[in-house]
Amino acid sequence: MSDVIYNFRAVEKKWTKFFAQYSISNEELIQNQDKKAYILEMLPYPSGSFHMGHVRNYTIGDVVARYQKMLGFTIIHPMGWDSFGMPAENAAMQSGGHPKTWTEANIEDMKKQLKPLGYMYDWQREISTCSVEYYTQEQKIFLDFYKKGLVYRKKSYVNWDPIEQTVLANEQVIDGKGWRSGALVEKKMLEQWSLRITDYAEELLQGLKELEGHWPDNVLKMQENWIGKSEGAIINFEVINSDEKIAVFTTRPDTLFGASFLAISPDHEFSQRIASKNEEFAEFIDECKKIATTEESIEKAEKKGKFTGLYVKHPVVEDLQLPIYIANFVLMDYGTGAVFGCPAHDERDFEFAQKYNLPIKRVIDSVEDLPFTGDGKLINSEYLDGMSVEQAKIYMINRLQELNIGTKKISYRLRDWLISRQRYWGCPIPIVHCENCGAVPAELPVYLPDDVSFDSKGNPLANHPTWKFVKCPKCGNNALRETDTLDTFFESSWYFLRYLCPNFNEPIDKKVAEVAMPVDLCIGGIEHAVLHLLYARFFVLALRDLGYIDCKVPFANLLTQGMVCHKSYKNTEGEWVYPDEIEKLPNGKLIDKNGIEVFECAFEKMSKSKKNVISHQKIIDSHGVDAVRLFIVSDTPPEKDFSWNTDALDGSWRFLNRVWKVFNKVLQKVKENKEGADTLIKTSHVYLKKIKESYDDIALNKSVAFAREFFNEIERNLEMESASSLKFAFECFIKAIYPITPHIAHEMFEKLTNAADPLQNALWPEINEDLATATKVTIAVQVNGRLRGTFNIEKDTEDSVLEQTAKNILKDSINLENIEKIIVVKNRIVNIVVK
RNA sequence: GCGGAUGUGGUGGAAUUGGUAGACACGCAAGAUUUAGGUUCUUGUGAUCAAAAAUCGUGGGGGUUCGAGUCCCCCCAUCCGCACCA
Repeated sequence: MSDVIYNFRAVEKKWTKFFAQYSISNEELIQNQDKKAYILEMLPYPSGSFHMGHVRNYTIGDVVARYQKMLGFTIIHPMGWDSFGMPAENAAMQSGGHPKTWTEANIEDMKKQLKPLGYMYDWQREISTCSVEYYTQEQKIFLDFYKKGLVYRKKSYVNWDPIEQTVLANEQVIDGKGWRSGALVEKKMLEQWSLRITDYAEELLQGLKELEGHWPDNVLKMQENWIGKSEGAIINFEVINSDEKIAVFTTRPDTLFGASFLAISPDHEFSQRIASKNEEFAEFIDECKKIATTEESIEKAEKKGKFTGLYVKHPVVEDLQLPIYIANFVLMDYGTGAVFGCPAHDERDFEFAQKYNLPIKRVIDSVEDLPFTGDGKLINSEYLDGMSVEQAKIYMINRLQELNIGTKKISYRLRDWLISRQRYWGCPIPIVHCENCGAVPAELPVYLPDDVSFDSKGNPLANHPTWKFVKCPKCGNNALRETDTLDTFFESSWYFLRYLCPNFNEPIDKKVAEVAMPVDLCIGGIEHAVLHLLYARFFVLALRDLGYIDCKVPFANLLTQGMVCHKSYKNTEGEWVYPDEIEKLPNGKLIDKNGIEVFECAFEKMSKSKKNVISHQKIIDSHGVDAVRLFIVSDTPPEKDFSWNTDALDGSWRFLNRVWKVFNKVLQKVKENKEGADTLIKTSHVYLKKIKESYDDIALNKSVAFAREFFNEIERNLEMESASSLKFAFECFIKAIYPITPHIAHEMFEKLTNAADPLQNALWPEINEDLATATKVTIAVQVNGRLRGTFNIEKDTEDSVLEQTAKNILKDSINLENIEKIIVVKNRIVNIVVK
């Protein structure tokens, strides 16, 4: 019986080779366009280290792709590399190599690590965003955006990452720090390239509604908040003794009668002008800026203002003048950079008014203390008196418009996407700056030069001795190339379209995109909720308006998989310790390999820095790929955080061995053509249905649980069943687990059916609905809602019979005369209510 | 501060959407075969109780209902996102 031992090494090696050959041509795709499924996992950055988070992400994707294939879909399932970016440049600076060689070596390395996992990727579609083929096509898109007016250059305060030595987009600043470097971001006045994502603010917001139920709610909410729409009005305040006006944005025009001051941003034009003439104000403004950048928690920052000595006229109250303050809490890049203060009904204005002794006038009635921000009847507001807040807003806006001093206005929190980076390892922005012609589109392609030096500070492209000196494509005069490169999120905003035509001579092949888009399921981490996922939505809309594609959504469905977590450990010397280097002493104490005592720390995301990682390579060697794949989708739903548990991994390994053992017994019985019962036929249909429903919901932990139940049933009936029934049931079981454990499934399928066609081309077994529904049901018998017993009976038995059966069961324990009421729910319960 | 999510055995998690709470696993305990492989196989395992019976039990407290993990109200805790957004 030596064949009973499952040799996962040999079996997995055999089938992995086969899986690597999977490919679907665009011709096939177009032929089968009615039944396509585009399954996409967010493409990885080739850092060189493939980790458990990748394994989980790609395993979930692979299971879905293989399952969908069984449903008869033509599957687009590509993989590629998000290969531009800072780490390559940092590595080059540290070790003296070249970002290109570093990146390419990493891709090779990661591919080597990826292949043994048996994923069904279409490697014919592989892309690498740092390749000439990719980024030169991207330059065409950039210039189309430019010609359409979607790209512009403007001087403004931008986020500067002092470690990466480049600017960042707002989305890339998390808690005031650079998203990758973690460095405190500084504000700098620089001239930078931006994309007009704000032109699409409303459509991006509206688009969220269509994604409801298809994208996780928290992602939709995060994007909604990020776009941050608010409706209000612009009101113009006349400056006394001047013909100037200051425009103010407010969402509370109803509180205008309660206004007692005007506050403007230190960066406001008006402030700047005052500062340029007055040293004292210049100092104050400088001080404000320091607070804005150095103070981590803005909550702690004190509200500060400086009276300009100037006043504005209250727009609707005769003879009322409001002082103008320069105030540190007013942001320049939201609204107009100026606000009117109504201290009675705004917490911040209240604090400010108290500090500077400004009038506080209640205009909304309420028993509550000031500041009061809720709803109520307007008071002290002339014609608004008696109205609700909502009514007063509408009335006031109309009034302002009639008087020609204000207009209705919708503001968004979303800012334009700053896309230029002062780095080498990115796509060159194809623009030439000419003294005569200004910014001119460069002749394409613009290649990234290889011969750069990382020795000196700053952007290696700008430091290159010759690269930037060119002739103007328009007038032929000497001109300078743009030396900034594109934000790498630019690449990841359209890669899913390039997979569809990796070698096409234009960026996007419309006829393929028409068939393949949108992506049916995108799987990735939640960390991209407002980065990649917002940019990709924007790109698709912009590309649609440029005529590249017809769809308006990049990803029809989104699954954000949870993190892979493990307990982290520190020794008494404060060093992190790898979990597999820890030994447990008989007294329960933990020690590391040097005998130093170790303590358990938090349960957190696996990360190299905390050493709480498990090497996927090691566990694949010891347990096999299928066991790892099975384990990683068992127990925990894909969207939840996953806690690593090596014991449970052993359980998956044991299960596969058990499967192999039972399989060999089944094989034997099939060979013997044994007679017997055929109860497993029905069992198979029951479980196929349950397992299928779980796959449909991507509740893979449930698919596994039901598949195990199914297997337990087969094992239990092994001796009594007929050969034909056993064969049928086991074939169903193989198909049911195939998406998760494809190697062992293929091996068993081949041996059981002698099929020439591999399992990969098999379809999900047809489910006989009659057989899939139970014919017997268990009825619960309750007294006053408490369980008192159960009985089995034919499905759909009449209520009266159920009632009588329940009474018979209870006749000794309750007095039937005391029955007040009997509730019968068909196929479920009988509840007898007694006094 | 605002917004969102989550809370079920020792652990990961199920629960037909208001109808037998704890499926399926992990762990643990007892036993069997013996294994020379990280075994395998029985049985048990929410708590209280020697046990049956019974009672309690889905973060806490109320409520609706014949019946609540599920619906409603009020708290608490944890996590995440945004954060001077006018």
